[in-house]
Amino acid sequence: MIDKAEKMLASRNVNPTPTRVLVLSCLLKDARAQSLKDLEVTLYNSDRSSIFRTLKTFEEFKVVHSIEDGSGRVKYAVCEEGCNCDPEDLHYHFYCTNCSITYCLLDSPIPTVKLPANFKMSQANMVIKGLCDKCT
Amino acid sequence: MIDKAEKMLASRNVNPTPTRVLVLSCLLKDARAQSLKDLEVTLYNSDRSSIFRTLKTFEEFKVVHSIEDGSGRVKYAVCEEGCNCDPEDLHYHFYCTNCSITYCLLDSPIPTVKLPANFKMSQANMVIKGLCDKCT
DNA sequence: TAACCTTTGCAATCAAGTTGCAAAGGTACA
DNA sequence: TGTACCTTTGCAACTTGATTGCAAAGGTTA
Repeated sequence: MIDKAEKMLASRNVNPTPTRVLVLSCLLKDARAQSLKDLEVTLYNSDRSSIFRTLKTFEEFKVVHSIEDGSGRVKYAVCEEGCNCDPEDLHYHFYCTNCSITYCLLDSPIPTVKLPANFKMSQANMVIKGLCDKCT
Repeated sequence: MIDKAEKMLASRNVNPTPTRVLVLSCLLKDARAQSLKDLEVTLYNSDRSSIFRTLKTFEEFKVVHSIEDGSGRVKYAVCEEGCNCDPEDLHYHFYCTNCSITYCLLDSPIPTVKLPANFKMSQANMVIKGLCDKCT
């Protein structure tokens, strides 16, 4: 996982500092999107602001994408290989209102939505809420 | 507008206090979704917490729906007549990253998204981001 | 070693959301 | 008319997540 993280950072031209490798391997370990708080708890040796800035850097270099799932905490999930966070790279997310876990629904690319004249789409934040399989 | 607000509150069984009528007519006046802050500025005679609780009441009685557009402020928009905020009543929203205005795209109902086995959808928060016609 | 840039840790700050509590307003009924 | 009661409002305080300033630590280069 550490290995994979290092390779990923290299491919995105992000300086692989220990903190960054740690944060990224933590995100890679689990399929679910994680909040700053989640990471803070797991990586209790690292400082919150360091993790925060790491995530910002990751976002900037398209290592992760952020999801506002309505929980009040922004969550982060690792981007797929080749992702540029362009509209065609976007997918739906599922937020379980019971266990608060947010999943990336990678099998469901978002459709083309008819926009009013002269509206230009550049990003999207799509969250479906309900109960996941463990909570039904 | 005041008249329309009163009728709407009556139809949703919400006690039409002056504050509530004021808040609702303010929301009805403009097509765009408004945040607590927006309303606070417009209705400078009313208290923030009163507006806040009014919005919570409105949400509970399906007078308005809330949208998390990623601006960091939850926005509120008046529900269509007959809306129950069920999945079939949901629509996409458009958030302009330049002027921060959030629009309801009422012409685009959200499609059925294929969920993993045993996942149950109950709500959704769909936000498309980009530039609106005034900002392109 | 010195100069320099990047990254980190700590502490402080900001902003949105939320709540406790007492006062105000309204209604019903003796 | 007065009293009890419930709802709504206004004020102030608090909670929490996000963000920033700044100095120290680490690493690189000349």
